[in-house]
Amino acid sequence: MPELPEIEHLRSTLRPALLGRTVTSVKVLRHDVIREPATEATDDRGGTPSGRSLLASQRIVGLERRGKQLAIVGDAGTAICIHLGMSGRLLVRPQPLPVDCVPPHTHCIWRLRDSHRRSALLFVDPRRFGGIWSFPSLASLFEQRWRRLGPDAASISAAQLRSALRQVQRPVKAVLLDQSKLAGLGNIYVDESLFRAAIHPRRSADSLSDAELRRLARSIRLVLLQAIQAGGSTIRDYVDGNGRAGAAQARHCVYGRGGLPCLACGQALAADRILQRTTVFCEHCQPTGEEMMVKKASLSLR
DNA sequence: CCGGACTCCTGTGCGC
DNA sequence: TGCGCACAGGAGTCCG
Repeated sequence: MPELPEIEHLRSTLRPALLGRTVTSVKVLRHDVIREPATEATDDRGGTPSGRSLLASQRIVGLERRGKQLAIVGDAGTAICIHLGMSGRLLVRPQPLPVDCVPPHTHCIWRLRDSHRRSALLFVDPRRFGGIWSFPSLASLFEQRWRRLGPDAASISAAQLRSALRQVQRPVKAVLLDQSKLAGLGNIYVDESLFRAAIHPRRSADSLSDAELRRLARSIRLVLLQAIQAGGSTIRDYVDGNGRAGAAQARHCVYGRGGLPCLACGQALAADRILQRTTVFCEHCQPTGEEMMVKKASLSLR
């Protein structure tokens, strides 16, 4: 479940492995992971999706991130956007590739070289919630895709948060998960941020005071920064570009700890479902404030 | 307009 | 030991 910290850490581990390398060929093993906008061109042999729109024969000159999405930029301008979804990985492997270095569910392989080394970049995604989008330029990626994303969570300000939550009568957790409002948070870091800010996940988004907005913005930035520094959270799938797991999961205060004692007050943590997502919080440390809550629809009996 | 439910998909871990 | 099922959930889509 890579969220912003995992992607940011991945970016930093991929940078030395990719920047300056030239893509000698691209092999798409599973075509449907290449998403819109469709790759219109085909290669010389016809039929298979074009290598060029997937960076073939380009030198890699940039690695960008917005929210949970990564972009690899080539020197001909092409920008491919990669979203890892739930279970996606990007791995750098030696080339030629020993058979046991190609994991199951490898969908795309970029072969790379520089003056003295060959390597390969693999996109692996068992659940296929992820995907790859190609754009002729970084500018068109911004205009067509990243424009739909809210401000990046790693640098969110209280003012940006205020405008994202303004006039929204939904649980604050639901809004924080909405990538068009705020880009980068997933289930783990939303729960961690709300716990740190001592805000109940079901509070109506528009009910947060200025003090709470400042606290929440600061908590989000801090939780993400600490997770980036710890190399991201490895719950099940995530590994960085070198195949290494992260360590941030050891710092989680609430995620995955439903029923266990709150690290602050000792009371058993509550587990609930918001937007079909398991939500863990402390009823004591994250008080409700009754009239500010979004009620569960199922509670409207009588 | 809004929010909830459903969909895609596979690996894991549990209960029986 | 093995089977079946619940669960994990990012994000798009559909429906009330």
